[in-house]
Amino acid sequence: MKQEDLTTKQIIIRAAEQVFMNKGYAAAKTTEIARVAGVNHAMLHYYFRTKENLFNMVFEQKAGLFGSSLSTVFDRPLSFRNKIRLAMETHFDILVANPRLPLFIFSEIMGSEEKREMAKRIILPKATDVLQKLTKGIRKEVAKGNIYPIEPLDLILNMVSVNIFTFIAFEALSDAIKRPDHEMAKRLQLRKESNVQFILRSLKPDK
Amino acid sequence: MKQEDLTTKQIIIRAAEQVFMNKGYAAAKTTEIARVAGVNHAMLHYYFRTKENLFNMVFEQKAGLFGSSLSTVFDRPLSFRNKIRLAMETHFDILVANPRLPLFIFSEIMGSEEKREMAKRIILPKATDVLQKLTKGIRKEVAKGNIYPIEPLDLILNMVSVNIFTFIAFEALSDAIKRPDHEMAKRLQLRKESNVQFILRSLKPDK
DNA sequence: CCTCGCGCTAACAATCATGTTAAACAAATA
DNA sequence: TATTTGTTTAACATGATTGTTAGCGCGAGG
Repeated sequence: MKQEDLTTKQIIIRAAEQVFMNKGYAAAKTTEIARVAGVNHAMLHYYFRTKENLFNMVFEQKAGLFGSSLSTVFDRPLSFRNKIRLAMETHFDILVANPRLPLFIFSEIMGSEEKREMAKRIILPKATDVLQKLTKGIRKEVAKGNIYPIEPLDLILNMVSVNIFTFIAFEALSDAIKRPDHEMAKRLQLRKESNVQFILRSLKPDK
Repeated sequence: MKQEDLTTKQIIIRAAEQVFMNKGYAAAKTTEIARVAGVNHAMLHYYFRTKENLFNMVFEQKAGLFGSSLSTVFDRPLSFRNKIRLAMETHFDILVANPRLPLFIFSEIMGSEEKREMAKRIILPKATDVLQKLTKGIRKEVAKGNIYPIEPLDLILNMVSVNIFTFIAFEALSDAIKRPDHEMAKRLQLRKESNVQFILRSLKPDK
């Protein structure tokens, strides 16, 4: 089934994803990726020639995903508050499915100029796009006196901050003995709503 | 002067700090640390025996610093709002002086169970301490109807989130060509105040 | 002046990780 | 069946990295 259908190349990429996401580029060993994939390690070089090529394939995909998590649809026919809510919830849900994603991206761009440029190239366009839309939305609402006149960049940073940090903290604190999934899930849902409320409350106008 | 007074051991530790903080454990090479320190690389092994010993020395110190950044003094005779403000500002200022600190800690605990335990051992006590104090403070204020009844853990996570993420974003976006320091500093001061205001606004009671 | 111990160096050892290659194999095609 | 093509394997080559060790130099204390 399914698994069997995957080509060797795809199997390797999946294994690479797993290992790179868990250990980072430098600590990951090509031999381990091969072992996880269940193939001879020469196959990695046959298909990708170098560890770095293989990594870049994974990294670009993950950077894209990270970018998508930001670029929420702001064009829906919703009130501003509900747009914010939807954006926060969508972002949060993507992180639920990819809890190690932000830390992975950040760790990698920390030590390498090239990877930083790669990530910027992929992520920045989406970020600036959503920033523009948000800016328009804020202007309108401020004009109507509905929200506090916050800087768009500050708002977006705050939105992603609280969501992302939720998962960094959970990762960091997660014991070897993981809690049952449904309890974890419930806790995350609470935190999601808390984050939304937090952002929305901070937006209320002064008087 | 100063530099000359340092023992070889101290020189090595400083160099190790620099290299480990920039590249992370796995990507850092002992030979590079030796080169940066300007000593024969056998000295590293003479004083610390292994790369891991040397790293742990650095890591424990940095984890301690990270912990301190959280455990702000909540015993000052200040209003609750001003305690929050002071905590945020102190935390932020420590990060100004150590912008790569959070990402360094997070990256390292991401891939290694041992390091995660190490960090928890050092950081958790301080975190729980400040959490307790914060909990008391919140209870009182909520009773008086001064603030929204937020979960203490949520509040503290939000406080550190926005501060820490400021620096992660700045690190990530920082160009090879750095802006002049004073401009950077001004920008950071603005963001600091924005963060404080953001947290304080979110605490205002509903009606 | 001797020597003891400490800091230090150069050279070496051992391991490990990445990457290559030649040949085996298997499936499709003539 | 023979050939071709793409895939896979084992075995090897290379280089990098961590760690060791034998001995040198030099200052302190006898």
